[in-house]
Amino acid sequence: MNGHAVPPPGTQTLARGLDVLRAVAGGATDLKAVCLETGIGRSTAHRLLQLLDQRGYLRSSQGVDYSLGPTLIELGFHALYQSPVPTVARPILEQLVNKYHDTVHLAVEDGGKVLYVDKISGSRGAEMRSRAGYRMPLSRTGIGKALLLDEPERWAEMFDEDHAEAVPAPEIRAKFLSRMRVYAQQGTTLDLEENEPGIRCVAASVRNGSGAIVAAISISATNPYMPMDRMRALVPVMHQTALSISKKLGYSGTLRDMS
Amino acid sequence: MNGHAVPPPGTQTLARGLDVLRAVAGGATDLKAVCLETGIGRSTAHRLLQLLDQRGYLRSSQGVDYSLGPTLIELGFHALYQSPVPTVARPILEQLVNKYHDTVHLAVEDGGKVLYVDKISGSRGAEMRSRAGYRMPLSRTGIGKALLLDEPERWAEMFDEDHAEAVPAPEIRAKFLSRMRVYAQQGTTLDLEENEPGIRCVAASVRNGSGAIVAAISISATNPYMPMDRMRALVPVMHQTALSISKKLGYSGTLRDMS
DNA sequence: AAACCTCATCCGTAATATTGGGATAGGGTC
DNA sequence: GACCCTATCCCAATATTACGGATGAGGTTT
Repeated sequence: MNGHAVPPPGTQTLARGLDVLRAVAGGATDLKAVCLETGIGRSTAHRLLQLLDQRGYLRSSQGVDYSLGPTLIELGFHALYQSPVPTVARPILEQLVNKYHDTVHLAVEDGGKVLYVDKISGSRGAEMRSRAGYRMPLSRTGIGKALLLDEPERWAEMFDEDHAEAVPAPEIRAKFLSRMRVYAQQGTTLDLEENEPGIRCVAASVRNGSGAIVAAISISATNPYMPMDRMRALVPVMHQTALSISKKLGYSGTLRDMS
Repeated sequence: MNGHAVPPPGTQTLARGLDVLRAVAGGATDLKAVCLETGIGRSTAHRLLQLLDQRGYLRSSQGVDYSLGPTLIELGFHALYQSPVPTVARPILEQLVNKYHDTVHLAVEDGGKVLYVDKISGSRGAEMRSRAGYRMPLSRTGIGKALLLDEPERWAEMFDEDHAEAVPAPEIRAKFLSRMRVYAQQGTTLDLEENEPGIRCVAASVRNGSGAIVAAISISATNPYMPMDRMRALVPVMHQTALSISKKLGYSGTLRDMS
């Protein structure tokens, strides 16, 4: 049930401690649940919980009802700020929201998934369920596809990974790949309700000083607010917005360092 | 150099792993620095770094130049959302900023410190250095004092702790304590440039369904924007704002469960 | 251009820290 | 009041970790 690649030898205790953290994040609130989820013995799990609690990685009321702790909040924001991307993108994305009134996201890739890093809700339409810190499939979201534009060799792999549950018809897969080629040329992508029925978005890639894709931005709305012609109109807007963020990150043109 | 209370037995490896995380958060970017900071051996530290990197708690470019990783971002936001406070407070705080144009903070207490949980920058004055995820002394900030209002027995202790470097005159300490008594009665506190010269703020306590203080809010600005009469005018405003957040958390009146 | 230095990475064994079952204690429920 | 479930503590067997040294790569100085 626990799909960790290869627990490197010599760190079993740390690995188990991190498993405990994951278990609590996944909703385990007491010792028994943590044991079941992780497969660790009562006694051992209890000891790990104790330390994590003491250090603030977990919070508990006298040993029961565990939840993620304030230290994770501290380190999480610290991690966020160690990258310049969220900071430089923020004001630019706020302008975008003010002008177009739809919800805007900033995301990076992590471990084969989209990781939302910032979200600014638009002033109209339904509130989206997404939040900073959430993960989504790469190949099923506009913002995820924008993160993949430089790596054609991963397109098929990611598509298959994200459609493992219900394998689609081969022509769907072919259409995805051919669309990706078009998206790659224009530097922007579309999401036509692939991930969430009724939700459409336009996304674009953000690059750093060496030309590598380090993030992506998207603007999303429910389909009444996102007819095709509006999406087409937003393509150059998102492209320009992403470019201005990229430039603040030192992106100078079209160089793409592959060394 | 490492001031951890008592590393509980049976979890040395996990404790060291967390120390490594702290070291990286503190600016250690390579193996040597981590070793120096934590006192762990080269080989051992390397192994821990490897696992933390693999699990996304750290990010590295082929083993050098470590920084905090995306998993911490994920878990950090997760920790944030496990409490209802930031979510219910957000829209109310946004209204506050729109009306008064100064910077607003939301904070909780953690480990004897203020932990900022949200920040909305005002539209005027200098940008404040604070950020969500940062820590500050309890006794030297308005928002920290608001977190302490229910616990008179900790006032002196916290004051002494936060002034250990340069011990102030006894009358300063006495004045602090007498002001705290006044603040406790009105449910709001002031910060008269005690922590940051030139920065003043008005803060108020947020309570949950059982009447316990679970958070605090503050509005801050540089002193030209915060003359005494404006501060006085903001006291009832902050009190009401905090109360409306408290009510959304189930706070029903004045009960204060001390069981 | 070659030698030198520093750093990350890997390995093997000695020794240590960890494991997990069982016993204890504290709450809550029937 | 008895019972059941849970968290907590303890201890000996054991598997795990720690650490010094060897290897290799990268960069700098002579």
